[in-house]
This record gives sequence, C-alpha cells and structure tokens, in this order.
Amino acid sequence: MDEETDGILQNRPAARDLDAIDRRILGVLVDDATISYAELGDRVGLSPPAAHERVKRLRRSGAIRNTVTIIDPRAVKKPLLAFVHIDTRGWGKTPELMAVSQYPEVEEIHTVAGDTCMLLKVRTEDTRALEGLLARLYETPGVTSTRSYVVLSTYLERPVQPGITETWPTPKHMAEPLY
Amino acid sequence: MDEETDGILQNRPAARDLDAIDRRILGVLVDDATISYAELGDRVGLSPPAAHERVKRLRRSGAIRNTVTIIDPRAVKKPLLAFVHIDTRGWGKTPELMAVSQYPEVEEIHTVAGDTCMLLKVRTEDTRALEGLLARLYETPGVTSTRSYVVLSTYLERPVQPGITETWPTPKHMAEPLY
DNA sequence: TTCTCCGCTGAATAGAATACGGCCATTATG
DNA sequence: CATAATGGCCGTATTCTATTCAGCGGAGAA
Repeated sequence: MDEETDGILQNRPAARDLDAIDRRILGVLVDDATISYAELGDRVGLSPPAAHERVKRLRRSGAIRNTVTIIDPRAVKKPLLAFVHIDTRGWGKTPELMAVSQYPEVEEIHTVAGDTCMLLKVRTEDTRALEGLLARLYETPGVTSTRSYVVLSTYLERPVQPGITETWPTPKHMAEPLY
Repeated sequence: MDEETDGILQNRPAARDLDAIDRRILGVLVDDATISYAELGDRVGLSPPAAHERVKRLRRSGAIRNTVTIIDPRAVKKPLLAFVHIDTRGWGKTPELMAVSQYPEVEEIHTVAGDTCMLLKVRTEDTRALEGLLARLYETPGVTSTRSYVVLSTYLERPVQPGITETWPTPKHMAEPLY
C-alpha cells in the first residue's frame, strides 16, 4: 500500500481514466461549481457522500485544477481584449519576457508553432493601455516585432470542457490517414 | 424604491464602481473560490456575513459572472491547444459558422481586427482531431482560409484578474498622446 | 468458491451559509 | 444646525450543508 509511507497518498499508479460519471460531474461543475453535493449527486445519480468522494478523487488526481470565480472584464475596467503575437531573436521565453506575467492584464502566455514565436492574451482598459503594454514589450530585450489582434466581439468563451467529439467527420474527398 | 415593483431588485442605478475591498475579494476568489466566507472575511478584514453580503452584491451586479471548476485538459484527453484564424467572404459570424460552438473542443470564438476575420481557441486530443476540426471549418460556407497556431508550451493561463496596472510606462522617446 | 478491495448508501456530527436585530457613520433634508 | 434616513457593518441564532463513519454488496483475484 502506498498509503503507509507517511499517511499521504503518494506514488499513485497514474490516475485511472475518467469514467462516464466523472465526466458528467465535470460537465456540471464547469458550468456551476456553487451547487451542493446533494444537488450534484442528484444530477449524476449518486448519494451526496459518493459525489463528494468522486470530486475529492478528481481533485487529488489533478483532473480538477481548482475552483475559481469568473468575473466580468468590464466590471474591472478591462473591456479591451487582444491577442498579441511576438517575434524574438532566438527562442524566446527569457526571464525578461516572462516578467510581463506580473501584469494582471496578461492572462495567457504561450509559445506557438507558426509564423511567430509567442502568443499573449491580454485585457486592457483601452487602446492607450494596450499601447503601454506593447511599449513595454518592445522594451524587452530580444523582442523584434509584435502583431496584435484586437477582439471586436466575443461570441463564445468558456473553460475547458470535459466532453470530446467522438468521431470527427472525414470529408468524403479526403484520403484516410495512414494511422 | 425599486424593490416595490415585484420584490426583485430592478432598475438599479448602474452598479457603483468597485472599491478596494471588492477588488481584494475578487482577487482572492479568482484564485480559489472554495474558501469559506469566514476565511474570505479574514483575508479582507470583514466579518463573515459582511463578506457574504459583498459577494452577493458582486453577483447581483454582474461583476461575478459565475463560479466554475478548472479542469486539466490532459485529464480529459485534450492536450493539444491551438488558435485558429479564419478568413471569410463578407463579415463572418453566420449561423453555420457559429455551429462549431457545439463542439466541446472549441473554447473561444471572437471576431478580430487584424488580417483575419475570426479567431478560435480550440483544444483537441491530437493533430488528427485538429485536422478533423479544420476540415469541418473548411466545409463551412463562407470560410475561405484558415491559419493555425499550435501551442507548444503554455507558461501562463489564468482567469480575468481584478487588478489593473495603474501607470503604464511611457518610453522616454515617445511623445505624449493628445488625450 | 472464498477472500479482498473498492465504491456506494444512510445516518450522525461538525461546520458553514444565511437570516436577523442592532450599532455606527455618512448623507440627505427640513 | 439639528435630525432623520440610509447603507454597511458586527454578533448571534438558526438552518442547511459538508464531512465522517459504519456497514453493505459487487467485481475481481487467489
């Protein structure tokens, strides 16, 4: 038993795959995590303690990262959303560049494969603040150019969904892939 | 009193701006919304009922949209993140295009100002599934081209933050804007 | 078959959310 | 200026929920 090391579960044998009930639980919680375990149990067909135990297991396994409140960007004076592509000399991700993650306006930082190195998702109060952020980016050593996509309207924005599309349609004219 | 219409608060005079305590509450809750109101009150210097009243007010005003669980994309078999730019004939956002929001792999849909019309954030199991999604996009009437940025590494990903950077640095060599 | 393990149920308890009465500071009003 | 009204807070009481626990039963291994 792994438990006997020091009372904490460790060296778990690589969390099992989620079953149908786990997925339904996640499907409920990604929409609304304020419901009671009784309500959650009702929706997925379990008793309250069983639903609770499932959620605890999902937390331990890391499937559930955390539970957070989603706030309206307009309420906190950040109505302007933009995606900023950055080109750098060499392969970016320098400490200087990561310093921009200190700004609460920066929500995502990725390195990407494509015609740019990095991709940022940022929210600012207005174009003036976006310009300030871009100016800070251009001051960062290694940054050679940026390209911004200012969002005009958002039609969908939601957290990671548990569901997957089982069979993606293969266009008739397409050859089947080798594997 | 607006309350007297039918017992529900309506015609509120456009929610007041958030004060410092509201912002601190949001700052706590966007990190972890599972804490008790007693704990929340402790962190922001209020009694439990007062903290609760604040949160209820933030909910009513719409500043708090909802409370959700964040799940690990890898746990639900969607380790591949990509941003897909779409070009369309005319100005997109047709019902056919919005149909892709039915796929749980699609997390965001925006229209953007830039060299493309629309921007999608999608998560798939692998490149095969991404190809299936792209094939579906190309089948959509009006779509003329797409350009994808496959994410290699994610260094920061967090929900909307309540904080704002008070004074953006203005580079010395830059002229001050007119307003 | 029989044992073991895992997950479930239902009841009991600990703990949190919520309602309520009263206090104080600020603001509107005569 | 005095005074009433309002809004936000606190402390307490009550209700509801989370959490624990003992016991049951099915699936899988020996």
